[in-house]
Amino acid sequence: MVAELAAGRRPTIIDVAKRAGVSKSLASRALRGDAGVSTSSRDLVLDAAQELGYRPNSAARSLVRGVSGLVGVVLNQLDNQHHTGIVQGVQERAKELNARVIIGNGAQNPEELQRQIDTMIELRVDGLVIVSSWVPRQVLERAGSEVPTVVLTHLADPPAEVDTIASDDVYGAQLAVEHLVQAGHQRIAYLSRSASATSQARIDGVVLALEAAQLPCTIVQVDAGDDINLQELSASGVDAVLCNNDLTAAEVIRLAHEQQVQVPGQLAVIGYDNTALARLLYPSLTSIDQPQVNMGRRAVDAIAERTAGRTEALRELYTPQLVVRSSTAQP
Amino acid sequence: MVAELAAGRRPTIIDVAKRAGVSKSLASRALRGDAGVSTSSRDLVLDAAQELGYRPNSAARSLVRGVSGLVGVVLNQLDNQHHTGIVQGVQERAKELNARVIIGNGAQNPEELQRQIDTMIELRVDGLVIVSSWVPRQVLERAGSEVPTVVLTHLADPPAEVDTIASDDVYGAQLAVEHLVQAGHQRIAYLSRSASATSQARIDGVVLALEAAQLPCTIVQVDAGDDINLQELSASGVDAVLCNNDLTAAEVIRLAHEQQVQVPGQLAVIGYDNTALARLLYPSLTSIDQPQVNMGRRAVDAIAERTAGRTEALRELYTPQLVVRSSTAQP
DNA sequence: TTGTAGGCGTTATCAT
DNA sequence: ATGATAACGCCTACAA
Repeated sequence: MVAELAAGRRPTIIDVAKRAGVSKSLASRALRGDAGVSTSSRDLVLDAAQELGYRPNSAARSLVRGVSGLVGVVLNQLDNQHHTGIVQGVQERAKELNARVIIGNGAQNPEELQRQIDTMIELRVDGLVIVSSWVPRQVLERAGSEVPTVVLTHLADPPAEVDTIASDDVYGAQLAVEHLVQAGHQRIAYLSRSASATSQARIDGVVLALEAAQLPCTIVQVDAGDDINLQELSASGVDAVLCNNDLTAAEVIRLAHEQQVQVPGQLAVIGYDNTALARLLYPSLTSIDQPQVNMGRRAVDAIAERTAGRTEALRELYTPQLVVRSSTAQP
Repeated sequence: MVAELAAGRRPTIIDVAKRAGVSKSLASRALRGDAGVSTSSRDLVLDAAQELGYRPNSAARSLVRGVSGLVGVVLNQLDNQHHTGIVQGVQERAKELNARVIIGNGAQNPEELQRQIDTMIELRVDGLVIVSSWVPRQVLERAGSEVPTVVLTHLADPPAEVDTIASDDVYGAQLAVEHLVQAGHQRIAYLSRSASATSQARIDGVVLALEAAQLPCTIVQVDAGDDINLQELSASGVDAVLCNNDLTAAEVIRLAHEQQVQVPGQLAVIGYDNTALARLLYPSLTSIDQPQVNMGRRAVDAIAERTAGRTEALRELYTPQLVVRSSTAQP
């Protein structure tokens, strides 16, 4: 049993050095595994640290080294599997590069998003990953000018200060629509619960694909609080619907069940993001897959490149893929 | 357009002071809105800061003040709505108390969980919220002795060093089983995909309730990689199943659809956590609700109390509630 | 191999 | 109202 320190006071490297009977610089070297430390004093220091329950103070370390070893991720929805898939990739790659990841949750609130970004920058993260298309351009510009910043969503007009890694939302929507057209659907709707740049890009894709097929186009926007009106949709003859994400598609499928609308028989449904939810639903959900984990990994690399000196903005676009499941009829 | 600083170098309070033509102490006061600063010099400083794009360095601040203003949340699953609901509560209350929240994701990996906890402590968070029952006792003891720590899951034997806020898992499971019994079910199973202390507590509740009802008890444990075998369950006469969470219940409902098992007619299903998923499924899912947001809020209060001097461990237990939906027959 | 000393950016104490 | 100055805990030349 080791004597406890005064409440609130945590042991410092000086305490460790004293207890080990060495100078604080030597303690510092030993603790970090620097070369040029005799085995004996290394053991002395390590033992002392262990006994005292020493923890390096990363504030002090960050201050003197000028880097924090931290990658910050700010996302606007914690319970969105598309976002969390990206975080997984970020964490994987960060670990390989010996960096730590901290996450800030924007809670679907633009103001909170901004607060989180501020917090990260003040924490002096070495890189910032933003998974949201709700961040004002001006905020992105400033963030990007202060720290290597990567935005992982579609941006209508990304500022030069930030890197962007996205998947081709226009093409993804086209893929989905083409799949529906090939299956013989004539009246295809796009149903969105979001008004982001991402959703807008998907609308563009839908329009393109439907024009090419010379088919009518129905765009439905439902605000957060409102209910989806499936009957109205059916009444207007819609026989297939592409949703802005899997969550919205899940809502549609539930409503279809409730209203005895056969999926895909009477109504084909396609989601977006290909999250775990797509496999969980019945009927299982056809969806557009984005390489979330890889995108997250690349984001960390982009930060590393910036740190290494790259100055041009990165504009990376991944190609999404159609994953066919039971919510659409096979052509 | 302001002259840019040398790459990599961020303006400090000294730069601001110089530009404003005042001492750094005065700049510091002005920046923090301290009283005792003349309006004129305050404006001077604030303008200078604005022009330079000054950001306080929280490492330096944290070092000298001894507090970071940070609350750390470590959770072992980012895409678990029960966990994210708690985070929401933490964020709400932290904001009211003027603290910032950073999140660490354990990624379902005990080793990573520990790394995240270490990171938070080294970052000198003022309080630590742990949403996981996978953290070794020893790690909790150490964390709790270094920083006010609150664990938000059921713990078989919580260390004296940490506060715990949980909901009564034994009672919750009892509630669920009693609901099934009242509906006339005779062969009730508990199906779990987790072997945590939380799940064990729910098993205890199931056993208690079934013994009281003098009904047989079936406990099924399915490991992460394995599939749920619904046919086997049906073959053994099970007509109702309580799942360890809503996600597992969703799997059961999908399987039931696939195998033409009527829910709730042939098989009643109850989830746990009452997440958004419960409302999304068809049939909608009866589930056990935990006051996640409130629990998250209370966690921040617990931290504040500790900081204010409380030394006894907090042991708070919330009472869960049954939310009846369509996946169980009305009694 | 080890120790000394200076400084990272900020706050706070003490003068003025 | 304002300004020196000494910490905070750590790292890193530079010396020994």
